[in-house]
Amino acid sequence: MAAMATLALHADDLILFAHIADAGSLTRASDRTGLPKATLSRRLTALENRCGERLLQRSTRRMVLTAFGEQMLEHARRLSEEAGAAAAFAQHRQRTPRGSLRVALPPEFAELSLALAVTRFHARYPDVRLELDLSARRVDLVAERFDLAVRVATRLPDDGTLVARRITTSSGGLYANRNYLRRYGTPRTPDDLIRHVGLALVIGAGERQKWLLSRRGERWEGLPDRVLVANSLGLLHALGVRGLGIVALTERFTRGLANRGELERVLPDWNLPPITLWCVTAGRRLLSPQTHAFIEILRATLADDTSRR
Amino acid sequence: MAAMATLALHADDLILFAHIADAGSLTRASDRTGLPKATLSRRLTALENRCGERLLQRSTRRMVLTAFGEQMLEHARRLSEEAGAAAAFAQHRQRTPRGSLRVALPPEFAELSLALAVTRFHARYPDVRLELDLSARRVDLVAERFDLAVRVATRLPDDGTLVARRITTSSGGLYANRNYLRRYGTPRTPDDLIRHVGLALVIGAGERQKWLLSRRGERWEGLPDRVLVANSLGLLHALGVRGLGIVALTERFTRGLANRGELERVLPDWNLPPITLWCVTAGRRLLSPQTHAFIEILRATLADDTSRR
DNA sequence: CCTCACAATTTCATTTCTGCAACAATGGCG
DNA sequence: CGCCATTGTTGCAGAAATGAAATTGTGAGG
Repeated sequence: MAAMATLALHADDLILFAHIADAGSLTRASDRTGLPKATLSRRLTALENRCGERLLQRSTRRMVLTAFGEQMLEHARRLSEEAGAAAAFAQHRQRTPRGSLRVALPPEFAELSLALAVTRFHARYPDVRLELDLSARRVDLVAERFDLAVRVATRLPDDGTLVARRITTSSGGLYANRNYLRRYGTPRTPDDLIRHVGLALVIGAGERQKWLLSRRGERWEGLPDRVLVANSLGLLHALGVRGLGIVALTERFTRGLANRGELERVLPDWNLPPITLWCVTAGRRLLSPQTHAFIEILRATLADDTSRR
Repeated sequence: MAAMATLALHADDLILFAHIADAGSLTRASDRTGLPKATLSRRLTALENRCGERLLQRSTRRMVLTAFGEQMLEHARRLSEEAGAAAAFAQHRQRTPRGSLRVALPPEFAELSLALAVTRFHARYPDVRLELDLSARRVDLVAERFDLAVRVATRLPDDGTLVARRITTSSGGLYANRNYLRRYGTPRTPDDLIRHVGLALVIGAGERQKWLLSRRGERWEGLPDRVLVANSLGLLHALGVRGLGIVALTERFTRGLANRGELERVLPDWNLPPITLWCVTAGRRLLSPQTHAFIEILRATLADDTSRR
């Protein structure tokens, strides 16, 4: 019970030994593995020293397995095989997205072009099991093992270890149904907005955020007297189309979604602060291939929308 | 078919990963493995870099397996298990001789104390399959995978890479049955030997070797006129006991083997050159435990004989 | 909300390992 | 029997890994 000093053999050296034994000589093994024969020689003798016994009885011409080496070779081969399987697995995974992809989406934006991106992703990689989680709460990427979270914000959400990539930025504007405008009048200045009905997006138990309008350095901040808040842009858009009031939308939204002339830009000179779509991941590099693919499709899809549609 | 660059993951790192994942934190893994956590951290990130994807999503407080890591852990665990088995095998083997032991013995001496040594070895290590090869030819240790060869010679047989260990040295003398001496006379000087019958050991197609007698600096060289040669000391001994002539034996032989007064020393002042028993192995260190044990028993047995019997 | 304790990472000097090239050694060939 | 092609080993300079301590970062509790 004295020496429980586990005798840690280096698995790599065992695998090397398997290669050498299979090759039949250090030189051939050197050619196959790409390692210089000096290294092979030294690693092999080191392994033998750790084992306390020779594995290969070798001279410059011959290379004969010891009885011990023969038995050890069984282990070494299994080890080598398993290591190869692991490497192949890693390699294959890197090449072809597979498995599952957990994405957290903001429900208030899910109906946006995200739907198109998801559709494209699924068409392109049908083997990947998509798990889309539309939850209002700010999910914990690590704890809940999300690969990716899509966030929408004006500024970059600096969450410490989390890394955000900008997908696309879209400036916002105010829109209203033209029937609504005809009935209640079209605002000419921001101050005119006060008398109108505002359809505002509020996420969570948010405080009522003001609209921040800007025009070539000019700024205006305020909100209509009557406000209808909801936590779904899709709903607000629908309400705007139905003529309930003036709604703040991004340009992308008005184009990407069905906007068959129902909405008209209000105060076209004045813009809302641009809204950016972010992809948030835990760590910048070493993402799963699925994640990479998803981000790429997201980016392509939205860039597509911006330029051509 | 372009990049067949096998992506050689380091098996040791994978095993380390398994340890870390099982431990649940780098610090605990550090305690278990004895490696500093700095090393664990670096090796893990290196492995992840090679894989191209994270295995463990870790912060200072939590450590969560990635989906990829979970799958990789399967491989890593198998690898770790196999490596452990290999290490255990090597360790166990070093502790307890097992398996087989191939020994080449000189047939002309096999009936000597070697028989006793072999008996003791087998009693002590019954699990070891002994393969005793009594062949007159000088065997190729490496090619025929002998663990050990016992050689008997006056001088050290320097065979290049082979290593010889001296087991014991025994001076030789001339012996004869007392009835023989009574009938044919007891030699008083070496020259008296000429008229006698010599029983001489000749190995192979050897030339007739002379007896080389020495006494305090004096030397005498010659052979009886009538000589009976054989390649077995046992046979010569038996013939000597039966009174066929004067036989050259080692002191050990006359004591170790049953010598119940049948033989008497002839010319007790004159000695034959000492004969040494050698153990020849391929390489000095890293012998199998069986080999070590056999050499040790051989040495103990023969030393035993010399001192106490 | 701020602070603290613990965990992972990084820093830097040291040790170890690598890789090229020269060396030595072995066994087949003429 | 001696030469020589081929193979395993070793020397040395440079590169990489290692280990102890400082640093950074995280999450729970006051």
